[in-house]
Amino acid sequence: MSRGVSLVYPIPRIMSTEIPLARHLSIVLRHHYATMNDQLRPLGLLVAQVPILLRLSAGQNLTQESLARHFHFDKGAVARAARGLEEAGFVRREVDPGDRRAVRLFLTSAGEALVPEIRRINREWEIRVTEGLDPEEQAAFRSLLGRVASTCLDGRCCRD
Amino acid sequence: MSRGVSLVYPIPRIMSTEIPLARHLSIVLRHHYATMNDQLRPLGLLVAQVPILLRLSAGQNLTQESLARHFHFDKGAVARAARGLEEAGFVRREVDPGDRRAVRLFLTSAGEALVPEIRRINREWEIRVTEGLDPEEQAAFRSLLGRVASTCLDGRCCRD
DNA sequence: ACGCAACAGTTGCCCGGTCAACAAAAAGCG
DNA sequence: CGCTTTTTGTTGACCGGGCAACTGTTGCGT
Repeated sequence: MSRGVSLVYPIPRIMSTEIPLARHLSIVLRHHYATMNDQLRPLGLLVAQVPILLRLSAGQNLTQESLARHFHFDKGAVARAARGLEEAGFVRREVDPGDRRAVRLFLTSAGEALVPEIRRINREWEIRVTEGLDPEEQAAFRSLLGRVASTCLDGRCCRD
Repeated sequence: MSRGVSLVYPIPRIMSTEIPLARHLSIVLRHHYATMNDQLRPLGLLVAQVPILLRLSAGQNLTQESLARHFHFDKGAVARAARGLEEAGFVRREVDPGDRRAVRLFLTSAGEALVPEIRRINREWEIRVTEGLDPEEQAAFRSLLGRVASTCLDGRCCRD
């Protein structure tokens, strides 16, 4: 595979028309869960909690609802992740005084202290699984995947 | 975006460095489950059973173990999918006479009758989610994803 | 002020998939 | 042949994430 993106793509060893696209997606995603959780568990975390934790490190005092919207997560998923983070002592949850329906999240000092390590672990996984691609291919993969994901989100209204 | 694969990729609306790669994978994969199951349920099927069913349509009398190996599925997942297919009347399970540990799977006539429709539904989903990509981009995406998945499978031995 | 619709969060349940433990059968070895 | 190791399938538990139902709160229209 020469430098840059070629119009001719080699067929990877496990790639065939009989292995569905979704299966490949699942293989990668499951690898993510397993690999990440192996490293996160000793820290008292699970992978579902990582996006919330990292998002809060970039700016606190966010409602669960805004996090759900940001990551395109189901509200229930965010609630559970936030609860887990609270129970582990990494996040403080406070009812919004101006809107008693809303819960606002803040990192504790224990949570803050964890952020560099979680960032490293997170980044490390992405580097590892894309290490077989050159930089342009990596960018291409990210972009194409993002566009497919975008179509899925747009397609939600067409599912009925 | 001109025809063919360009070295410059547009940034999709939801694409940003703060949305992790894994989240995009999950968005697509969850869309797959939801969309497929919406259509499969009225037929008495679930998406987890589709690979098994379609593989059997290409050649029957396969052991569960060979199916697990082929799709890189966990044995338990295949056993459960096969069981579901049997209970729905689409598959017959028989203990291998030459190796009493092994279970061999055969499509019933009801199962055979279902295959064209399942193929259509399956193919339709892939077409839909990649419709925002031109043919070269689709090929690129498939190839890149396959290579990433391949790395994950190869990387399994490095997880310890 | 009141009633209704919309919203934020909680919780139950479901699904897809994995790891692990286990039992039974087969293979391998001395 | 007997014993040990490996193999195939089963099943429990766990995890990530979605949908749906529900509760309490807020916003909106009359």
